[in-house]
Amino acid sequence: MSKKALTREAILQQAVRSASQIGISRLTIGSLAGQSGLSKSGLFAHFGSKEALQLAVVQAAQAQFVEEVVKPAFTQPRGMPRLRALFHAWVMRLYGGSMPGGCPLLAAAYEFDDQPGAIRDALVAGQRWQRETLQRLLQDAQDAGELPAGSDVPLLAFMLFGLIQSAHHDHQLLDNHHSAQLALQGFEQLCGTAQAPAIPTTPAT
Amino acid sequence: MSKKALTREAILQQAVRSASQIGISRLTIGSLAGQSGLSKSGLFAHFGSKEALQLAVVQAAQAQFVEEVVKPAFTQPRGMPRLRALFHAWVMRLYGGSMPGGCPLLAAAYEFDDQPGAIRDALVAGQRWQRETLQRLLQDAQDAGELPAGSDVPLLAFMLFGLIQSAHHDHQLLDNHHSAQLALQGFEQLCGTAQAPAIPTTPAT
DNA sequence: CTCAAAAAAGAACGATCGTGCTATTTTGCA
DNA sequence: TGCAAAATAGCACGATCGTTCTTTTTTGAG
Repeated sequence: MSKKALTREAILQQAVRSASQIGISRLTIGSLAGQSGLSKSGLFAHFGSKEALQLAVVQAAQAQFVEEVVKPAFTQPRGMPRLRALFHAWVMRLYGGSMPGGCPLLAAAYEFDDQPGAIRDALVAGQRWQRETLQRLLQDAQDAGELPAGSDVPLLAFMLFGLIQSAHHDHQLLDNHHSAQLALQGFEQLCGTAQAPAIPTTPAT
Repeated sequence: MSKKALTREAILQQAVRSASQIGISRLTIGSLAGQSGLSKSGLFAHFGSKEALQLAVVQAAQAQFVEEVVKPAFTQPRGMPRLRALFHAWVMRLYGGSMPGGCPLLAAAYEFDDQPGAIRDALVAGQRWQRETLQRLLQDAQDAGELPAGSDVPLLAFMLFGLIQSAHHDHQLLDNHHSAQLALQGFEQLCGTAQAPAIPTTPAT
């Protein structure tokens, strides 16, 4: 890889970490240059504008999501194993050290939902692809007869994504250490073996 | 009410609308002054600092949530009617014209989750209170035997809040016009009359 | 109506940011 | 090793923002 590409990768890796903490729209070229050991104009030359830099950060974060969540899931057998692997990796990514300030893509969805432009377009495309991937794995599980009878796949994908967001919210804002467990419990209630809705874990009186 | 308080209320009402679109951290005193028909320094004198202004915006948005969502629900009978009224108003608020850019409190949760200070503290307190309110209404419904047997109230509150966030995300970013319907469907599946998990709406083959 | 107090306006400051231009250093091939 | 090209640094400009200080306008009680 050329020197330029290597430097660009290093910049973006640091930028994604910073975006996780302060948000993509609050990235500044100056502080990013300092963290990367470059001068302002040296870093600027890699992207040409701040918006291009922000767009590159979005794409880098999306690529990282695919590497850390989607690809590992596809090493599992089709059906519930693959679906469960995707959901587990998706939830657990919120607790690893790689994103100290939370998922920059979820945050960016709130930052840019009212700001038309290339960044919003990239976010929309990425979120649509995420949802379609989730629905595809759900459909595979349903075709294999591994989901509760009569499950509504789009609704289920909608609810599972809600669990992700709730886990993120409770972890990042409320410091709730049980949020991952709640999300995984919710997944099992919606998709798992508990066909009947929530059998009490303690014997009835 | 004194002139000062009246002007302050008008400023905050406009500020909440702006925060809905651009976020609380991107509010600027200058543009807010223009929208309120005041000068920069005239507006500034009402708050004393930008952080105090942002804190006042958070409190105004929280008060608005109580007025529009919580209080109307408490006019309904305890149990499922009250719970359903709360959830419906909560979802539908995302689609009314009062918050053109989405819920500023949900967005603020992402903006300030890594920024310690009075604003984050106020957001945390407000979200904890929201969750406790939701859990209290769920508990009432469970005590009345109106929830599916063995329902886990904290988990249910966690999942219902996820439905709110998913609806917000799909509406604001993906322009999904069915997102409210999905959230309400999800509510009925989790809390509603469908005790068995999702009876198919179309007759089985 | 008067006039002191409250409210708002106006102007200016230092700081920060994105960006453009030029000089300097570093790279990698001949 | 020499040298053109690529990569980076240095510097400055204009714009924007929060904040302070002073002046002007507006309010409302006596």
